[in-house]
Amino acid sequence: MVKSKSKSKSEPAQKGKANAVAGAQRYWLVKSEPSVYGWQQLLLDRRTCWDGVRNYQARNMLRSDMQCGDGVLFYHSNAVPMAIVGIAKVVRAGYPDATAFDKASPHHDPASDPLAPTWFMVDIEPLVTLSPVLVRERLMAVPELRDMLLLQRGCRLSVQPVSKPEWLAIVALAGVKVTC
DNA sequence: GCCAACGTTGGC
DNA sequence: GCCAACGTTGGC
Repeated sequence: MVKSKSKSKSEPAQKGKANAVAGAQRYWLVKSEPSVYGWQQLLLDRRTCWDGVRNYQARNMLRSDMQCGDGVLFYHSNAVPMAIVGIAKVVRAGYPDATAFDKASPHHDPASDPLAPTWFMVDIEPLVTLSPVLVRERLMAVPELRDMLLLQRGCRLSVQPVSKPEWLAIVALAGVKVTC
């Protein structure tokens, strides 16, 4: 993955996806390979645009569903350890991913029309660094997280919804107070 | 490094 | 529109 970030290109999967009724979805998880863009980098940057996602399902969430103030779990994939390492929040809702129009970008997509952009991103800011981090193995042992998307075999979505019970369980495990 | 699970591509 | 081949993700 890239700064998140998935690289694949494809065709529209769904449209008119049920947009969040107010307050319906407040929590998300993003995956990133720390060698590409890790939590430490986010701390240094203080804020980043979550660009480079090239998967339609993830795009739909970035474009329409993620709202300012929503909570975001930050997960390190393809890493040692694989873990949720921090909590961030959305500080800017979906807007076009300019890297798609940039020929020099590894995420350039000539098929994306600036007048009708295909790819979107949000901005996030770090809120809390988890210490210790919540390693995957531990998460898998938590009954409340049995159905969490992240922990399902073969789940490759780099942006995922997180249910409120899952969010609460994770925040409790982490022993942090977050207001999202 | 392996490979299962996906998503995408392209021939038909 | 089917589906086999291919490429990628990402846990193990």
